[in-house]
Amino acid sequence: MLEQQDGKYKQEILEILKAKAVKPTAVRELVLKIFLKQKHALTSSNIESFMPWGDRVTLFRTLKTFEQRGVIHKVNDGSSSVKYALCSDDCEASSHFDVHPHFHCEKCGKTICLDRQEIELPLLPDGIVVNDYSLVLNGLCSDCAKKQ
Amino acid sequence: MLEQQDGKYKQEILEILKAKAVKPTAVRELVLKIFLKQKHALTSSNIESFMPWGDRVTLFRTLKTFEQRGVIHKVNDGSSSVKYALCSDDCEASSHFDVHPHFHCEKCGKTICLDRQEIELPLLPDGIVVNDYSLVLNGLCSDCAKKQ
DNA sequence: CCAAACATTGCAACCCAATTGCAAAAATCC
DNA sequence: GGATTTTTGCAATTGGGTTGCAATGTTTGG
Repeated sequence: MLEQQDGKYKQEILEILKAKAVKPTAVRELVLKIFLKQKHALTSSNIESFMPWGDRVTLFRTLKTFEQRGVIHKVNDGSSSVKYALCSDDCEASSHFDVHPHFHCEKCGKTICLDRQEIELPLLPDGIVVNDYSLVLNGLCSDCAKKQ
Repeated sequence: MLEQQDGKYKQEILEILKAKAVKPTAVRELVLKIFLKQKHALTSSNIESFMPWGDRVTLFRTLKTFEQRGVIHKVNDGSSSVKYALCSDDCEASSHFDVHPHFHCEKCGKTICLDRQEIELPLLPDGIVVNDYSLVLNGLCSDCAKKQ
């Protein structure tokens, strides 16, 4: 029955994996389902705690595969533990830069992806070439701000 | 003789420690000297490799003390290992936010602090409160760009 | 100047996230 | 069906960071 109520993800999962040329296996579908359900960025142990079965090592290898193929990307929100978030469709496997800003809630620790948009880059010393950037905003998410 | 040629740092080191109310000890002077010499952000193992003597644990405690007193600040450049950089003078112990942007060289891994400046923040969903931000630019430093 | 109190240091041991080697199990390919 | 490749799970290892504790160094008060 769990299989049934989660069925709505099944098709989306298979589409994503197919689009990113990742063979669908049980573990991969499980991990991807967790990402689709939880909407925000997750640490590896976050993901592990959502997994009813499966090995930690397999999870790490799955994350690595997903990252290489552009299914997910690393998010560094300053919280000393790397998180992962689903890539948007325009995220290509070959050269996918993590070019959208992230928001990190200081209270609940949640990290969410913000829409990609142009930002004005700071002035730089001569000779430096910038390829991409990572911008993390820190503060309170709407839920935590309400409770203040 | 090593003591002699490094003597020029000695006074600066003592001034910084005094200004930040950190008692000068041999290890602290050593670690601070390393920061002054290497100008860019360093990981704990970077620092360790520059230390001719001294214990790993003591180094960690020194970094913690330095961070609490506003001598150094954490830098998260996306390279999955936390780095530390010297604070500028206006960095106060009590509430020092890491509000200047950093540049991270993708080739040599070096991370440098950029001047603080106002940036335009991206549009945000309703209800979110932003306290500070962290901006890391990725690319090639002037040395690595030259060699391309 | 000495002793009690406190701060700093070094060592051993430990914790945890992440990785590696390797063999079992699955899927794929003639 | 049998060989090959891919994926998975387990055991063991690495490496960064931390903790407990005893030894040293420093400060302070008499």
